[in-house]
Amino acid sequence: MKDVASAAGVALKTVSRVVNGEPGVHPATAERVRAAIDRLGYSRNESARVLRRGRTATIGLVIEDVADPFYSGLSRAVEGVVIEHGCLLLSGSSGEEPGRERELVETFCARRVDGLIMVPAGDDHTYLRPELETGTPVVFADRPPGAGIDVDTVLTDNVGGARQAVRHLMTHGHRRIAFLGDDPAIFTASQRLRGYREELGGLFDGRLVSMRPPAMEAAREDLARMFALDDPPTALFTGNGRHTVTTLRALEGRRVALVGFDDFELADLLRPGVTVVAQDPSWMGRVSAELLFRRLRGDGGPSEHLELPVRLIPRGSGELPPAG
Amino acid sequence: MKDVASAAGVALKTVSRVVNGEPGVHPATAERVRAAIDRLGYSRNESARVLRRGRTATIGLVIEDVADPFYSGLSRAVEGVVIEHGCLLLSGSSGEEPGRERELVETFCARRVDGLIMVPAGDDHTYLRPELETGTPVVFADRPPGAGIDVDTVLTDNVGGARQAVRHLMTHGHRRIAFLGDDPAIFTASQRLRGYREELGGLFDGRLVSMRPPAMEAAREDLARMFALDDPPTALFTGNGRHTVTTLRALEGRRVALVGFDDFELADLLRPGVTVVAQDPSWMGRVSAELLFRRLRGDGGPSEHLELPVRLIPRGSGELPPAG
DNA sequence: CAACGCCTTGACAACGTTGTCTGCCCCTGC
DNA sequence: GCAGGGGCAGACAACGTTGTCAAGGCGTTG
Repeated sequence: MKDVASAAGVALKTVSRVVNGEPGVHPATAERVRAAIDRLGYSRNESARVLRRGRTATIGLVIEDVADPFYSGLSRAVEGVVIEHGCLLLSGSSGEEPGRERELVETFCARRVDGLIMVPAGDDHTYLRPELETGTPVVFADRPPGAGIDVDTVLTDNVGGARQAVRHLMTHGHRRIAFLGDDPAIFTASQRLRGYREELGGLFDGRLVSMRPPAMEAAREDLARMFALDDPPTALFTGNGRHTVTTLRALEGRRVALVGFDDFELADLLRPGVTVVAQDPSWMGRVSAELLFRRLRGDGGPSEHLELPVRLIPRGSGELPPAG
Repeated sequence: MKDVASAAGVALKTVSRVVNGEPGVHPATAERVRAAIDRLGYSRNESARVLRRGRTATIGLVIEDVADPFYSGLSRAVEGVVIEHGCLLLSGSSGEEPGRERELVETFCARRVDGLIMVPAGDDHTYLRPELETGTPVVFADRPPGAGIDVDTVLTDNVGGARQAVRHLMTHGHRRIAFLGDDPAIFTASQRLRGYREELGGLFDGRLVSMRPPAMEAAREDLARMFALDDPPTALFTGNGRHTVTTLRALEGRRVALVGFDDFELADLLRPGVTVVAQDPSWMGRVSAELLFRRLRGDGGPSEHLELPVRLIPRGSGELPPAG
């Protein structure tokens, strides 16, 4: 900018004014400055600007894994809203590790992001306190913050969705419905288990429940164990997209009724089509981001706790009758 | 930092030294400073640091769409390498619009990213000149830069992959092989068309080629037109993951031999399984990012132009014989 | 006992912006 | 002719760091 100023024969401040489109610069002068800018290929140093003004126009996003379609859909939606507001997105994947989550958040805060959207991996977020006190808004998406932290939260109706899935299977005559979900330490997994259990009531049988990270071998073992029971399951409810896929693979073509939590591409192309309880990741992303920007615009109301509804999409697998 | 300094009763610079782990601070003093830091909840202002040191420890990534599994896989890999090097990732989706691509790149440059990895949407990258001259390394991934710009590039062997796909179908007795690909303005699409054409040689028939953005209606129309020919195709070669999926949907269960470019989750679960020519997006991401960091470490050699091999994965659909 | 050198600490400038304040010029109106 | 005001331009400080250099204290050595 200094170079531009001397090239155009004006003061630093005048260049600054032109660059920022501030009024009070003679058109001819402005033109001369612009010419100098083009000639020198000058581009404003955002870091200095940030330092001076205090706002970074950057939003931080912490998710579990960009490569997971649920989170990449969410990312895309957040990115859209962020760009609309003239900001940029810093993003990082926690890989489901609380330590990594915290590192990312702290790095983002050191870079003074204006706001933070996070899908937490851990359950202690007291480390956010100092940041919250300085007024940085934070929105939790998909999973709530740990005890003692009260901020805007956007969740899915996990309990209701699970109940709906189980009810759907029961309507189709099933009484022995297994649940294959993720580690119950993960909020969504435990909520879905709760819905499953609530809806089953007296039909609940712990032997039909498997809760661990999605992996082929685990799914195969657990299914084998369940099918070896005297009273094996006639239907399966899978707790998230990854589990649905590993379970389908482990089934190796065996026809069992199945409803999965989370929609996924190609669910309609499988035979039978896979019935799912669909969340809308982009909706969640959009809602979270808009909530964040509302806070950035100064909305100081009490923290919001939204729960987005799910939609059951019947495609065939969930309507199979119990096998004789 | 000023507050910490006065709280600990030392000079600003001493705090700076402690924060940066520089030698030459008495352990006791360092301890006092650290205590003050904890007490005040201080965290270093990265913007000021960046301004002073000139390095932002930030890498910019421009892709086409985070929500596309190919790019989200690539993103994840890039992120991994970037984090390993203690940097952060700024990312944005161009949505296949050259204008958006340019905006993103310019915004990233204004923020003084240390390096840039991009999947270009447009074909004029002369606007990168000033940035390249200041020494910012740029790596193009998946598609090469436009004329006049010579930088590190990591591509897939598109021509070879297409030839391999077509050869595979020919080996299984097909002579009428259709190609459904993307707009030939997109580099990968035109390369794959080229490979398809080269391998077919005299068997090439323009009526069996459809090149437009993936969309259900388009696919349906084009397939209907091709199948209405006196000499309809007995096999299809689809030009990327999205086209493979829309084509499969448009086929509505009709059994036609098919090989797709790009692997996708669940390709093995469909019946028949979908034979694909698989690229490895994370490999591409990792290679691109490592190339970038090699440059950042000062490697000033001539620009590299890598072409990653593909792998044909037979799963059934590509081995179907021509329908009687 | 003086000279030297190491260890620790601090003062100060600089990074590239922007906000504030001041000053100049010219025009208008009395 | 002069006071007042609006339009334009510039000087200067400040944002929060870090690099450079200098200074003070203390132990070691000749």
